[in-house]
Amino acid sequence: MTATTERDAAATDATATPAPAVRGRRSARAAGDEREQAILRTAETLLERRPLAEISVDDLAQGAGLSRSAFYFYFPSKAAVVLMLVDRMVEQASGARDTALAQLDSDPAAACRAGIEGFYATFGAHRPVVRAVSELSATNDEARALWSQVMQGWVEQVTELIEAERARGVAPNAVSASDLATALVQLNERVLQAIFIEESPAVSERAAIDTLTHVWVNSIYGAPVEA
Amino acid sequence: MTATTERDAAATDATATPAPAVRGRRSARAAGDEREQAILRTAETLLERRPLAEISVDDLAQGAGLSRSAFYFYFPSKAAVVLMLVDRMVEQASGARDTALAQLDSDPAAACRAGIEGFYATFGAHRPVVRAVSELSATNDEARALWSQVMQGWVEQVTELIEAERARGVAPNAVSASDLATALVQLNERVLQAIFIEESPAVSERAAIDTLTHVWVNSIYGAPVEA
DNA sequence: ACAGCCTATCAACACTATGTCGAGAATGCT
DNA sequence: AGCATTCTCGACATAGTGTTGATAGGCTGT
Repeated sequence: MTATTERDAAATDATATPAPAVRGRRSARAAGDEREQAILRTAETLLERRPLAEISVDDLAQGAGLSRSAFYFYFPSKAAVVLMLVDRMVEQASGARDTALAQLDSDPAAACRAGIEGFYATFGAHRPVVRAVSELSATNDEARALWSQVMQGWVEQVTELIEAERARGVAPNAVSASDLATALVQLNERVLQAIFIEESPAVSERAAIDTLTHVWVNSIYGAPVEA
Repeated sequence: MTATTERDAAATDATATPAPAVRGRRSARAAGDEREQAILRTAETLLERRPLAEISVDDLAQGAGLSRSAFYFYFPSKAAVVLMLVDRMVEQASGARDTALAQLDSDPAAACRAGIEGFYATFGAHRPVVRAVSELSATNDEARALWSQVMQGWVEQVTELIEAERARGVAPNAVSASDLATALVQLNERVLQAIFIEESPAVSERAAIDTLTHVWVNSIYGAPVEA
């Protein structure tokens, strides 16, 4: 009840204020904390087998050993569970991103490769969660907002990298740095997603990093295209 | 009923055989043909205002002036309506793609730009439909299969273009042509989608074509990255 | 020890949406 | 007229979501 109210409030202004909303219940130190973890674990397990749409609140509850209505004591909805999984993944990964791209001013190609490998490692380690959030984003505003925020973080890092290289005179002043950064980040997002989801036209997983690095390096350091 | 059976058969082997399935009813020359169009029109109209998830079969039926159950005489589900819209869009657009990319062997950059503009024009002209199919793909296998097929068509065209340029000696033999083509097509897909859906990190619409062309030209004609 | 307050659980309910069935109009053909 | 096809709808069955109110058990302060 309390959790629900709090959750809804957070959801309502999620688009406006990307506040660090508390996903599940709030205090409650007691043993029921374990139940919450059980639900999360169940969700992650089930997501390895089937898409989110085919997992009901009932499945989650039963998997964690409680009744459907007890589920609602811990989470206000199925979506909140996924959001919490994403939160955990993002938190764990955001550090990796900053270190990966910020360093390595020496070798340009290596810096790009490091960034791409970071991206790949981060999301590749949690494929079911990535799958779920992309599925959820189709219908859920908060999921979209959260994912946008994550991508925005990458875009900013890459924009800085490009601008730094241009300032150093190593990269030509072609298209807008932030537009280019956005495009490259979205390239990674889409290409890796296709691989993780095992879509039909997809870059071969072995060649993925090389292919992406090739595109990144050439578009960052390559000459502007004369119109 | 007949329509349903036929539809299901088409859905089952959609992944295997990309047969030109008949989406709605089959024969029925009569005046009810108009109703089918009315449903499609309603769908397109409603999709301009709100996401597919917020449109019910009832909305579609009422919009077309019939009862919910009468809807099921024309389409087996909401998804089938969207699929039919996509079919129409794809059919109308597939010609444009072939001509756009196949010609223009003279100027490399111009060829790329033409392809990208074709992509942009094709999907930009039907934003609600693109939005809907991407939303539907999250849960519907047939939508995913259909979209894959469309993208596969583009990938093949682009692969040929790259290989032709390499054969001419104008483009270096870097990463696999088909992997590169896949990455570039997915780049377009993602970047343009972000623009159409008005996502938060998105390339500015004005600069989109320039940015994409920059990336395409540099990764097709740019030197291989030394590992 | 017992009153009171949390945490936790659930059965029962209300609601929404989907898809199915069979009964029947409306239309047109012979 | 008789009959078939095309079309329409009310009524039903099902599945899922989220809410409510009753209740059980533990811990705390007095």
